[in-house]
Amino acid sequence: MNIGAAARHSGLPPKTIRYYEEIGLLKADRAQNGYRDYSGEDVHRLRFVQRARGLGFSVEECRQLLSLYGNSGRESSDVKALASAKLTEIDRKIEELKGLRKTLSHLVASCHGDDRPECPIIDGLAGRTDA
Amino acid sequence: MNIGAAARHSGLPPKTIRYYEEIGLLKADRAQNGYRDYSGEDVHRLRFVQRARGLGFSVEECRQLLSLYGNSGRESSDVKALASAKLTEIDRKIEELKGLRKTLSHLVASCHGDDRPECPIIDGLAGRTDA
DNA sequence: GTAAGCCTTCCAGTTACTGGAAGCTCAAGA
DNA sequence: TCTTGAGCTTCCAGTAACTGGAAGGCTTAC
Repeated sequence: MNIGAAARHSGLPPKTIRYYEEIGLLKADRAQNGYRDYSGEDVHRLRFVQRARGLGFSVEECRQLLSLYGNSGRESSDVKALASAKLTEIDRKIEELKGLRKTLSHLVASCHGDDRPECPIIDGLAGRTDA
Repeated sequence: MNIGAAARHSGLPPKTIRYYEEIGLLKADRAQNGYRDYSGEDVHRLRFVQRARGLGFSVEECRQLLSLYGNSGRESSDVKALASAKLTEIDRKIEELKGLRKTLSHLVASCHGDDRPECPIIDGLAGRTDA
């Protein structure tokens, strides 16, 4: 299977697949004409990475997950630890965004948003507490 | 005021302040010895950017906000529009993370996490629906 | 005078791609 | 058979927003 087909089956752009190969994440065989040649198992791994990336795992984490994926002697606790850490990280990000949201929505709500130059948002960003 | 002092007053590292100058966001006067020289107003602008970045505005958005900040003839609706768009974006990110969280926590919860190789997390990433 | 601590510039690296150019290969149609 | 277009190759450069480090100048205190 050429890279275009592998891209369609995995949901990753060809550029990204080549990039993953360049950084040593996933290598493909080569056909006689020099084209990359993907097996069904290769495509499985590509989809695997595509899903893991979509769930917020970094490329380096995908590298770890891939080695666990292909390792039938793995312990599920290894994978669970990785995933749990990621979950904690996601929770932290959500809380952080909620904090931003709160501050920003206060500022937006207190701004009348008309043609007058007075603007509580600007004042808030400038650190003026009388906003 | 030298860059180190400006850094302490604004909460931005010197490296970042130099970077902002390099990209034309904030320029400083120079003392006779070639050192950057920051006025109180410069420091206000640095803090302004520091706060806006902390609220999730991109550097380019900070550039816009800065020009509105210094523009006494601005309309508060301009600023409100920028901030509202950012708020929407933050909401979208929160929802996206919640979705990730849900999927990942399902996977984590269904994984026994012991020394056996069976792992619903790996299976889930691999697209096996019997996980 | 010399050492520490600041400042300067410049170059390179980070993350995870993405875009584009130059050129080769392959399949189909006139 | 020739050509055209799609798809493939590599390589170089750029993105966002810094960050680290090297090499060297300035300042201040002892």
